Amino acid sequence: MDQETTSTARRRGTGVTEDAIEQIRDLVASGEWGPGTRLPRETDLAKQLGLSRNSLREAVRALSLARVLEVRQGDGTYVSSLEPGELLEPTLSATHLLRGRTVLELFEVRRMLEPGAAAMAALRADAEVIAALRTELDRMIAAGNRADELVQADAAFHDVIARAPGNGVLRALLRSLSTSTVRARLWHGIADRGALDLAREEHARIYNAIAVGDADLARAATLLHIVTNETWLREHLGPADDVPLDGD
Amino acid sequence: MDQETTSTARRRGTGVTEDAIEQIRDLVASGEWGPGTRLPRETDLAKQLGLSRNSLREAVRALSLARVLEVRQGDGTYVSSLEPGELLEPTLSATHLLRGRTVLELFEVRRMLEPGAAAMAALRADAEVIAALRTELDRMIAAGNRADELVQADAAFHDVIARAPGNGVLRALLRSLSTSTVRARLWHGIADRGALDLAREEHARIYNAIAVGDADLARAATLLHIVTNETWLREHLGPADDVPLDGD
DNA sequence: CAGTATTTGTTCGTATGTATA
DNA sequence: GTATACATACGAACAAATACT
Repeated sequence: MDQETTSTARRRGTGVTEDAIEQIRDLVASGEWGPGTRLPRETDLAKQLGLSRNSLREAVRALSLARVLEVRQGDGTYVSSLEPGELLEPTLSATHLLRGRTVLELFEVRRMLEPGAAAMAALRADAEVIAALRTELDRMIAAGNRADELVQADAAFHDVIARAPGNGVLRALLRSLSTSTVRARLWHGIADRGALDLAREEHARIYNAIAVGDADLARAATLLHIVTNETWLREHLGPADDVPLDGD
Repeated sequence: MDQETTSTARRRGTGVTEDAIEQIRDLVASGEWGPGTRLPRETDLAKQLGLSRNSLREAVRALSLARVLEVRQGDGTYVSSLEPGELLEPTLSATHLLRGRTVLELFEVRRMLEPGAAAMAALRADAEVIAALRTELDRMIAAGNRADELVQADAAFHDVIARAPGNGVLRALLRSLSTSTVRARLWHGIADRGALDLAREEHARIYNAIAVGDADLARAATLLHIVTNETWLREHLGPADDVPLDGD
């Protein structure tokens, strides 16, 4: 018995494992396997898809890293929740690997999104949102110059804004656009140049604008804040990171 | 307070394969393995990381799907280019699996990004960009009511705008935010209600605004265009897709 | 609280397909 | 055309974690 493939081009995507990945993804995309669906056990699924268990496991592992599947040892393999927060989590890992000028590209995109998110947060002026922002702002003040605490409070502060519009995709993307490594680098830079008070002031302005429900002001304050960081980062990108562009 | 993250309640990340994934990713993130680096052959790398060849293959396959590694049979395994267009390609596959209200979330985010991209395109008023837009606009007109051709021209048209700002992250994200399935659905809807001329007119307005270098107009025309589609999609989301929101 | 069945995790050995010199 | 180096694939066996009775 010759398992002749459907004469696909020798491009990307040949091989039984790659086929299995596609087939499983199609089953999920078509809705046949909805969120939480339990997959057949590896032995059966392998037989069903016509490949060995080892090869199938490669497919499952790949889809597991992509957060499409969720594998629980001793239990079984399930389709994930398929929520934006889940499916876009790998995007965060991806942006973590970007370097050089592409880090600035992250900031440029963030600059296009987060001011809008802050404006929406101000429009609702939700009491919980305001309280959460206040908490992180206080944490930021109490943190002194401890970088790790500052980074955490900063991340939490911006995440409150990111989730205020109630859009899971927006929240996940904003998360991906400000990686922890860059955030850490920024706060160390802020501390080194003694600009902690300015940084806290910028956050306070955003907080105040949202607290009083001023959307325009929230948008402006957020934009200014992001550009402050973007500018500093642009000037302090190590020359090693400054990869020369070769024409496309 | 913060939900997920931090706490290791569910032991995600145990196991030799998961460890290998993390180790390889760290080597790439640290820059030790830069773009294009050739990895040791599977046998050696497995020995080096202290796991079997099969388990290592699972790790490599997963990172290959994530576009961090690139495997070439008979040759070897290499670190990818690590460019945004490469690393953010899985994000497109991810958004392809979103359904129901989360599809509208994609549109909301796109609405925050693409008008800005169109404005930037207008600011430059690059001759090549204008010509490329014209080409796709003509294609869209010549396509009649053939949906596949319309979808392709439409995708190409918006991609010209997406890449005009010269930001790879922005381009990749805009690509991810408008999936081919939704695009196909939209054009079929447009054809069904006999709104092909309106759709072409909206594209023509965007084209004209960019061609004359009017950034404000380009921004407005793009926003209107996206909202047209967003509104239609909101009204035509199958009731089955209309998942009830439970408060979080 | 056992003990047992079920399911994924991991390894080894071996054979085959593919690109390159 | 041949040799070599490498990834691809399979099957079987045992370990570890979980579920169930």
